[in-house]
Amino acid sequence: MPATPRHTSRARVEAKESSILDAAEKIFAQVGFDGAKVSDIARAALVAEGTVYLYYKNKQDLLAGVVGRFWTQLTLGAEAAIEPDATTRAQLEQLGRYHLNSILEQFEVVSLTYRARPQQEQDLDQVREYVRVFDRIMQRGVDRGELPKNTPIGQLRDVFFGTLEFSARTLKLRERPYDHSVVTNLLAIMVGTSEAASCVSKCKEPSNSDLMNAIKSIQKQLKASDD
Amino acid sequence: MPATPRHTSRARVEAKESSILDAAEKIFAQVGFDGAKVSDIARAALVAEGTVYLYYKNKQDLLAGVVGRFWTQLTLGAEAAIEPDATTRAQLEQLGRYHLNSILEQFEVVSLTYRARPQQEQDLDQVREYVRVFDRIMQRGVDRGELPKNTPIGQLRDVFFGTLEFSARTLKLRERPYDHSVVTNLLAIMVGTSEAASCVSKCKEPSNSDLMNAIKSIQKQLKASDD
DNA sequence: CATTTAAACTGAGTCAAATTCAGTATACGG
DNA sequence: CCGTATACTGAATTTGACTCAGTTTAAATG
Repeated sequence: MPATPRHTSRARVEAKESSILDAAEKIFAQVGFDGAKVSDIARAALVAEGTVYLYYKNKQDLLAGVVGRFWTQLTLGAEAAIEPDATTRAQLEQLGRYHLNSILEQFEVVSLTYRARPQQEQDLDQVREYVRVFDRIMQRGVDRGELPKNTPIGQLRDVFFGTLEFSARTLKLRERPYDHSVVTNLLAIMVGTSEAASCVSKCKEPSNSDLMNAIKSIQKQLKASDD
Repeated sequence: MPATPRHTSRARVEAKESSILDAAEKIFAQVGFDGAKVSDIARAALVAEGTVYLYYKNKQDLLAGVVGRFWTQLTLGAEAAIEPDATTRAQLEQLGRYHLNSILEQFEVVSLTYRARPQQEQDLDQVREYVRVFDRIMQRGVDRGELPKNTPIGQLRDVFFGTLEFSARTLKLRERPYDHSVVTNLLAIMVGTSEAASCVSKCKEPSNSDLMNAIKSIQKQLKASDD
């Protein structure tokens, strides 16, 4: 979006762009999208109002920039938060903890995401990229044999992120801090407790993982659907 | 919000108010909140622009009116969709079907909900009222002995509505219609499949319901939390 | 260095749309 | 019918996003 600089240090231009994003994020988070005046954002970024429009087509586009950066950084953080060699269940717990923590801490920015969406389409790109972290964990679980071959990853993704997001809202509403039991319970129902799963395995055929049985029982209910 | 009419037929005033709401809902759904002009809404409602402001303080307040009415009607519909004498599981399935169907059909209005929220606080009242339908089903399940005494209703509520809302977004994104397997799977993981539950009951102590065991195993994971 | 010139920046001006309000129409009580 | 409170109107005001003609900056050139 910034006109490609040829005669100027790219670094300086990028610094300015990110200072505009910083200012925008701060003010959007403070007073919301409608409450924020572009002139205030410009002032906070130590830049003239017109300059903002050199970097972003309009206010919506600026919002998309803020939101996009947030999800991109969330993706990086998530990848860092996950131990590559842990079990699938452990990785899901790590992602769950990281996700719930992050969206609680940056609740306002997450809320802004809903203001960015309806616009065009590709606003969601960074969000899609983020949820792929979940997909990769699950896919690797399948590949490793920790999950059944036909695990409904797409549906479980909606359970995972949907539950965490609504739980975050509930916690915010009640002004409660991060509560790890939310993640624990979510995993328990998504993937079974180790006790429940091992009980199932005593009743039916054996399997090489706690997760396997829990997921298989869900799949009996499955009809069509899903990637 | 409409100045209480004393000398005028309340019915006529209410008719006008709801015709403004109808017009607003239609236009908001069509072009979004930002795209909608109050003047267009007024024209569609066969009313002068200033009249809109006699009924609603501002455009945001008008949006809150549209969104509030939607959730109120959703609550009525949900109560009608649930057979009072069905089992808890059947009632949850009825509510899930109704909810997913409704938010798919009126996706645009549901999205508007997120535009109304950040404002003040009491915008959420009708939404809170709606989720109580779920709470009542669960509570009755507990009272009837179909669910354990300490069922974490609040957390399961977030699982239920969070999953359904995210599933609806996924379906919309892929331009797919209502898919009942979403509801079935959700219930399977929230409350266990009947096979899985009965298997568990064979392994451990007997109980008077399919749900009982599934929920109990979740609760082993529970720490503090919840209403 | 002085000069050229393209990029980067500025902020006063434009304009669309939300909100207000002085004035008009309507309907009810007496 | 009149008086008056209520409902309504739409032109005028205000607000704030966005534009653009002009200014500043700094890389490139001789």
